[in-house]
Parts: sequence; C-alpha cells; structure tokens
Amino acid sequence: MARASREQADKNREAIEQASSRLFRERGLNGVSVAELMAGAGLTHGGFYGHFASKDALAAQACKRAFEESAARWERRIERAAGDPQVVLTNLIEPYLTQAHCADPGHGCAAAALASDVAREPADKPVRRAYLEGFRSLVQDMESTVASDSAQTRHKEALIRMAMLVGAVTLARAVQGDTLSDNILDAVRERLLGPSSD
Amino acid sequence: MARASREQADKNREAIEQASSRLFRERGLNGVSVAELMAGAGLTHGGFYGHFASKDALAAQACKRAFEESAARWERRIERAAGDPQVVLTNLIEPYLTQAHCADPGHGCAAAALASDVAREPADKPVRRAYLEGFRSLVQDMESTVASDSAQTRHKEALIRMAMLVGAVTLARAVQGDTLSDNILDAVRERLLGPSSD
DNA sequence: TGTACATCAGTGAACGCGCGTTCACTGATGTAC
DNA sequence: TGTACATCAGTGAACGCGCGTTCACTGATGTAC
Repeated sequence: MARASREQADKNREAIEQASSRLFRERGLNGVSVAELMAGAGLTHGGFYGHFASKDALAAQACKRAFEESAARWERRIERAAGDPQVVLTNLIEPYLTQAHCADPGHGCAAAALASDVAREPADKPVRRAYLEGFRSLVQDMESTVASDSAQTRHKEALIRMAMLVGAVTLARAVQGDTLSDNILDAVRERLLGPSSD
Repeated sequence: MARASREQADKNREAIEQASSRLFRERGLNGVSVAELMAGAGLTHGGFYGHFASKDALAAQACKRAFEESAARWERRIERAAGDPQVVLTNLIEPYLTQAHCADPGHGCAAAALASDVAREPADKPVRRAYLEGFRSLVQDMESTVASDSAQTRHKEALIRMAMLVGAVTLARAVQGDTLSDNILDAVRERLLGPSSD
C-alpha cells in the first residue's frame, strides 16, 4: 500500500485528527503515542510527519476539534430550547452531569477532559491557545443559559456554571465506582436545575 | 556513600514521599520519572525499590500525603474561625481561589491537582483508593462551612462547593496568562462569599 | 569498651522496552505529451 | 485516449533517548562476643 490519492490523504488527515481528538481526551496528551494515534486512524506511524509538523502541532489541532465537537453539540441543544434560558440550561446540563458522560471522556466535554493536561503544558505550546479559544466559545454558549440583560452578569454566571460542571465531572471521574461519584453529579445538578422528580 | 543508618533511611523515605507529593501534583503521575522523584529527595534512582514496591505504590502513598497536607491546612483555617461557618468558608476559599494557588500546584489542593490523573488510572490501582479517602476527608472539612442542621444538606452543599473550587482552579490553570483566568476565580469567589470590597 | 564481621541502604551500570522523530524505500497517483 | 515517467502518501526499519525495574557492588552501620 504505497501512495494514496490526494483525496484519500485528506481523509486520512481528517481521520488522524478525529482519532486524536478522542484519544487525547481519553488518555491525556502524554498518555497516547504517535503510533497509537496513527493506528487509531488505521495508519502506521511513519506517515505522521507528512501530515503534521510535530505531536505538539497535532495536539493543538485535536484540541481545537474536540472543542468544536463539544460546542456543536451544545449549540444543537441550545437551538432545541428555542430561546428559553431555563430550557437551554436543562438541555446543556442534564446530559453533562451523568455517569455516561464521565465514563466516555473521549466523546465528552473538551474543557473537562483536557484542562489538567493543558495546564501543565508550557505557555508557548500551541495547544494552550487552542484550549483558550475553545473554552471561550463554550463560555459564550453557556451565556445563553443565563436570563439577564447584563452581558457582564451573563458572563460571570456562565463562568460559575462552567466551573461547577467541569469540577463536578472531574471529581466524579476521579472517584468513579464509589457512590460519592453519583452524589457529586446529583448535588450539582440539583443546585443548577432545582430538585428533580426522578 | 554507602549504607545509611536506620534513622537516616527513615528520613530518606520521608523525603522521597514529600518530594513525590509535590512533584506528582506539579507534573502529574506520569510526568515525573522515578529518577527525578529520587533526585527530589537528594538520592539516586537505584535505591528506590528498597523503599517502595513500585512507582504505583509510591503514587498511592504520595497521594495520601498530599491530601493529608491539604486537609491539615484546611483544619488549621477551620480552627481559626472558631466555629462560625461563614468565617470558615472565607478562610478556606479566599486563599484557594487565587493565582498564587494556581501557580503552585505542588503545594496546593491535592483534589484539584491529581483528579484527572487519578481518573485515568485503572480502578485497581492503589492511588485511586488513596484519592477517594483523601477527597472524603476534604469534603468532611468542607461540611463545616455549611450552616445547616441537616447532615445531608451539609454533605450536598459541601460537594457543590468542592466542585466549584476544583473546577475554578482547574480551569483557571488551563487558561492561566489570560484575564479569563482571573475572571473565573473572581466570579466563583463572589458567588461563594458575596461581593468583595477590594 | 574494643574488635571482627554480618547486614543492608544506597550507588550506578545495565535490562528490555517504548517514545518522538527521521529516512530510504515502495508503488499507485497524477501529469506531460 | 494511451503511454512514459515524475511525484509523493504511506511503510517500516532505525535513530538517540528516557523510562521502570533489576542487580552486583560498596562500605558505613549495627551486632555478637
């Protein structure tokens, strides 16, 4: 299997980014090797540097994609709420604060999955900028869950909600398997949405 | 420098655990090598297995220590508040939600620093149990910031506050260097403590 | 208290292994005529 | 449309390196007499 067509090469690059966006979220930026990332796209490791300048460069691209995927999902849920901030909030938070989300970081919120890894990267690594920009757009989406005329109030409240969600999922994952994990998700959901009937 | 005295060996083990508790929080469980952990205690790597069965075993011990250190600091602050839940809350949260805390994870909250790493460890690794137990005692300390007669209310509120704190610091670290980082800390502090005068 | 020697904490070389990255090579793709 | 050949996407061996762990060795410590 030698040279692939230009079209196939584009699909391969696409596949590498997609697999990486999942694998980095699952195992961390330093928890997956280049060979594994390439295998995730059905390729061998040697071709990697034909697509990306370095693993760091791919990390940035994969981080960007992970946030785009998270944001797209949120925006679909926002649209479905037809402008009612309370319904938007429910649509965003109900699926977020679940064991299903905790158990599948590879397809979950990029802000929660990558925060610690990104925090440990030096300030000049490209993945940090990707995280910052991706996080900003999630915050912007979250602002639409806040019923207030003040942009500053919406922004501050959105940051608080992001902190609660990311903190809850991060902690719930760390104690997964114990009932404390469910307690955290339940307590935060109740705080954000009020007592639930189920 | 050959054989050390029994007393010195105990001090060395102590030093390895202390250095590890700091280095693991700073760089993650997989971000520091055994050689670096030993160097952090002023030793060479070869003697490691005289003290610990494996790097995993040390990780559990270092995690336990990191939580003990965090809990001891909290308990000093709780004592200083002389039983007033609002003062306890202020004493715990003011220093927590600062850039100084974000910039020095090695001496900061174990729950925030280790959550993501622990979440990625298999369920049977000893560090997971250490995290769970350490986190439980921080939650118990946090319960003393809640003014309520109901133990369940205190527990739930404590979990919510832990999620907010851990989420805020985790996110603030990931976007450190941008004003968003300060905004997150400020917004969560204001939510927990009310508008501040400074 | 002093001597003889066994113990064992710490050293540093070495183990097999996997990492990120490079490179000579392969052969289908794409192009010039 | 068909042929000749240059291009280049992907392969897999190899690079130097650092990892967790093992082990023969060193020599001060600790003990038996």
